[in-house]
Amino acid sequence: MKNNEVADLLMQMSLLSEAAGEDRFKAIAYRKAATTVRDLSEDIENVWRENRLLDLPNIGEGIAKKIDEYLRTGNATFIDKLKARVPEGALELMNVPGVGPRTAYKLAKQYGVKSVEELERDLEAGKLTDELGKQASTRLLEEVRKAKYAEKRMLLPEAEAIADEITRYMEHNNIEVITAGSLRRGKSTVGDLDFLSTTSGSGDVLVRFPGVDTVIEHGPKRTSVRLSIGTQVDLRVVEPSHLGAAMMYFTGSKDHNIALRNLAIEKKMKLNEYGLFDSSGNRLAGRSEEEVFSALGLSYIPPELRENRGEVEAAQSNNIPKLLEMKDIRGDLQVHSTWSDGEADIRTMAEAARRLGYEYLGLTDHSYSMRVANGLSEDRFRNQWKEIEMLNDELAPFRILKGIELEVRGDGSLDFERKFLEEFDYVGASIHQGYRQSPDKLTRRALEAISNPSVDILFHPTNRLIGRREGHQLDIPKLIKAAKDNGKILEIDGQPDRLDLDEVWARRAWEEGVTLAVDSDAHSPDQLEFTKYGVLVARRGWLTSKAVLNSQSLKDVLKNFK
DNA sequence: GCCGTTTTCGGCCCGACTGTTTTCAGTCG
Repeated sequence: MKNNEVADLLMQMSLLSEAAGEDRFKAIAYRKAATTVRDLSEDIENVWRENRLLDLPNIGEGIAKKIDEYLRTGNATFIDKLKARVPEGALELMNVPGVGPRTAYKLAKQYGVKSVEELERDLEAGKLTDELGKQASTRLLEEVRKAKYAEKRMLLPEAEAIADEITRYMEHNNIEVITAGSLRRGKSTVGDLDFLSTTSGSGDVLVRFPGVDTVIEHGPKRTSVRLSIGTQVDLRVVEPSHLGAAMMYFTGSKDHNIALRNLAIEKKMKLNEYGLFDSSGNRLAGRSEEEVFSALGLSYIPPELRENRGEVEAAQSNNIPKLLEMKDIRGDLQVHSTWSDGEADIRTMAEAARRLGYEYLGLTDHSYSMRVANGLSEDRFRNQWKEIEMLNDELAPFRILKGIELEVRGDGSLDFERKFLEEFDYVGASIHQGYRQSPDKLTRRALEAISNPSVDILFHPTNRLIGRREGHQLDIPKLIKAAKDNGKILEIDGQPDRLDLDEVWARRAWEEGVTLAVDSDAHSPDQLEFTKYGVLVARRGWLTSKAVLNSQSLKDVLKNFK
């Protein structure tokens, strides 16, 4: 499946177009097309084969032709052609904060600056001072020096920890802040941290936060700082009466905001961070988000859905689903103990699960070919079951389920025979091994596992590790169809660096009638809470409690496993 | 480059902050 490849290509076109000094709306058009392809929940090659490229939003004749060339020939001559018009170095220079397309183009074209390194040298030597001005070049030099430590997106727990620290610091100074941005939307990775405050002067407090390295800008309404760990923090100060509109603006996403503002324009109104206004400038709403949505003729859109993926249309027809909540979760179906690679014994894990209010815990230690994880043989599983049965007598009505994380081996075979597998309460299959195999082979293995009568759930289907390893390039629509045809469950793994399936595919799966499981994949009692990150993915995938197996009672879950 | 319940041409979200900036372009969120 080449969705990500095509999206990357279009994104590259967007950047090149900027760096070539073209009309900026061209770059915006490429970026929008890239988003369309990235958010697509079907195989772009299918769309192309069926001549439906032009049916996709933001893809017209020009871009369709380029996608066609790439998928037909594997070449992208349009990239090379555009590259030839970009002055050498301009693309790289745009990575420096404060350097946009205009400055990059000028630096590269007029002053022959060919790289960030050269820019640093020239600035230090004072070569560009006359052209750029003294303050600008000093400031730029600072940015260049930091640009080397290119900031990376954070996983959710890290982002939450930093946001908490800042929130506590502000509170300590009697300032209440509200978290907005991608963290509020529950996005799986977070770049910047965004806060709102209704206390004037709170920017002055933020710039004194001990973790601040640089003040990027500091005005009465907006303050931006960079922490020494590289994270950018933005604070917006607003009047209490503007808070709702400001929260919407600062929560984003950008594309969602644009969609809302365009809707306002259609209705002869104007939406900005101060409120919703009619054509004569009278304010119609703004104090709360609910008020603004309502005045726009929309039902409330939860932050997790604000990605311009159809939520505005759904809110217009009152079709926003009641999203899954943490309190709907009644058990966990992927958990490990010291029997394989977990850090705590079964009793400790079970007691922790009970404290979370769960009714059941699916214990899924690894099968034996997962040697690095101390995978269990048939004999060891039988011994484990004795311990489980003893604990179940003691902890009833709480129930520990006899599960397994069954390895799908490199050749597609399973670790155990069907007869033995039938003795488990349920079987989850995983593909860890052989991830360098071709996409076709990996897809075949996954399909075999899913259609195997012994298997109930496919755990973390793509096996991605965010920031470290891209997932298997599986044909996921095929996988979803196989799950549907065989009545199997697909998992959303809650480990913060997995979150697999992701929201786009989880949504597609449920639309196709496939039930999902939202698990923690915990290897310690604390990690049972990772389920909350899985719930965020589920919410971002438009899932209701009905879509999720482990929001059902123990009895119903067991019925599902037959 | 895309798009159209006023448009096939002329728009494309809207506003804060910075700078050698006295009316605005560039950048960013």
